[in-house]
Amino acid sequence: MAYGLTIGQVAAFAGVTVKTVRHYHRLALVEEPERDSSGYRRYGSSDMVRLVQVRTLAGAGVPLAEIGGLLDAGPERFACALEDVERRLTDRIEELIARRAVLHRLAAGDRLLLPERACVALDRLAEFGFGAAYVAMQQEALVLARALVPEVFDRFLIQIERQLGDPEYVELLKRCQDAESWDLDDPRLGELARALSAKLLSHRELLAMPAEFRARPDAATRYGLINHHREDQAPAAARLNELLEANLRAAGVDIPHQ
Amino acid sequence: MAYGLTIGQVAAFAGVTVKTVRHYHRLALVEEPERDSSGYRRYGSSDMVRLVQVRTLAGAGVPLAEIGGLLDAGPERFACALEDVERRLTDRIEELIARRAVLHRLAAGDRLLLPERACVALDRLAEFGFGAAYVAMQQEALVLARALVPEVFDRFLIQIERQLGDPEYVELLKRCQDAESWDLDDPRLGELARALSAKLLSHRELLAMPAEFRARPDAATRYGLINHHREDQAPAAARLNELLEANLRAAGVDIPHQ
DNA sequence: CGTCCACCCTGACCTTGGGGCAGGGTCAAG
DNA sequence: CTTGACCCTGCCCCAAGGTCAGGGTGGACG
Repeated sequence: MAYGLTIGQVAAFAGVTVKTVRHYHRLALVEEPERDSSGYRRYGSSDMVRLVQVRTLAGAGVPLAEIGGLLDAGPERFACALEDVERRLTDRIEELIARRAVLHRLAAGDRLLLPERACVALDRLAEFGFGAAYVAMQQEALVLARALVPEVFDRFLIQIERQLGDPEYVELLKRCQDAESWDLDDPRLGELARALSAKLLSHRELLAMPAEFRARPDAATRYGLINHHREDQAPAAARLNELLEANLRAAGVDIPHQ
Repeated sequence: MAYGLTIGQVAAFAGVTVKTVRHYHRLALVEEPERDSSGYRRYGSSDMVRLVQVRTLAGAGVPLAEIGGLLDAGPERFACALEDVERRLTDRIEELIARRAVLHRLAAGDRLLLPERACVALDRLAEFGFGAAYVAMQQEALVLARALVPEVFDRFLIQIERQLGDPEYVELLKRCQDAESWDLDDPRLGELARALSAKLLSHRELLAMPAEFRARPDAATRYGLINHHREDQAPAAARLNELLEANLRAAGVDIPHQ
């Protein structure tokens, strides 16, 4: 029986695990004590003191990499460094609080990551009799729009609300939904495209595209992503959109290519 | 030039790094898209939607391991899980705030991890003319005491304050400090031990050891650690302590062994 | 005397959310 | 033809330890 505490004892006294003590040894935060005849580490009170100091700082959130320098430095640098650590901790707390706020908004009103107003618009779509798949697609388009051009998202919503407030436009939208199942060479596609472009051209407020959108780098790519979302799953809708864009371009409207 | 966005583009649009997108692929949070003829990943709008959803949740602090299940579950489980995440986040924030408070106390009054009152006592020691090494040793002993028997630390301090308030006892302490440099067989050691024990026995309030201390598991070990701290560096002090303990035990005081 | 259990040893791999680097292929422009 | 900006895979790295494997020790019990 040798003198000194075993690693399990110092660990228990300091309130850490054995593994943690060994970890501190590897990081040279606490010096390795002498070993007894069977190779066990035997700790004295000085080691305990050091271990308690390290654990106190670590428990307060000081990164282990800094603790060594901190404890071996003078009191003035010690205080200074502590202040620094405290500042960083405050930043982190504020960041977490911001995160929690985001989460809270998500949990409260947002349906799969959209703000309240967008959800209302989507609900109105459903009330108008649009199918779940169609509504889901529009929802995804909104998610895309919000991510790709956040600064015009609000105006985007206003436009959608205007469109939903126009019964004639809603009727046309319903035909668009039906069109998804039509053949690619169905003559109704051309008719519908014509009707849509006529409506849009005579009610330009339904069509306006903000300058900010155009000012963005990759505006065309962003536009394409939002506007041609899911077209791969509905070739007729793609065709319809293509015809519509051609009509609008022919009338002088500037629509990004691709 | 193939259709679809490259990984760099989706990453930029979603506000993450390329590396992060690939990381999400490896965790199966976002499906791997088709590759083009040169093996590049080509992303469509659906991938963008998914990526944005993942990033939004990840940015809010939801662990990546949970995001997959969350997005693929129904809205009710989604909301429920979000609440759970929010709760955990709140816990974490409170923990960090507590840490910051500890840090703040450390930075404010504590000299190398001791509360204000202990620092005052140590300062008084220095004012009484004790050497820096001696004061440092007492300080470490206090750190040890606080770690090993926190619930009696306050009474420990009271006792020290009492001792410092007794000029006769302070004089004896000073001789103890001097004694560190004496020879092991110096007859003054025995005299000093006798004087100390006489003083303590006639002023029991300087000596009392709380019942809580004794009630602790490993009380003897804890006592030894605190009381024999640094004795390895001052053999004469060890000898002095040994003599003192013998005197006290002979007078019926119960002192833990080892 | 043997056996059991708790403790100790080292070393290697796992976690989170990616970052960085090596080594090599591809694309578009000058 | 070269250059620079992308892309590919695969490997190792961070903090702060946790966990597991495989083996040695110490003290208590029968």
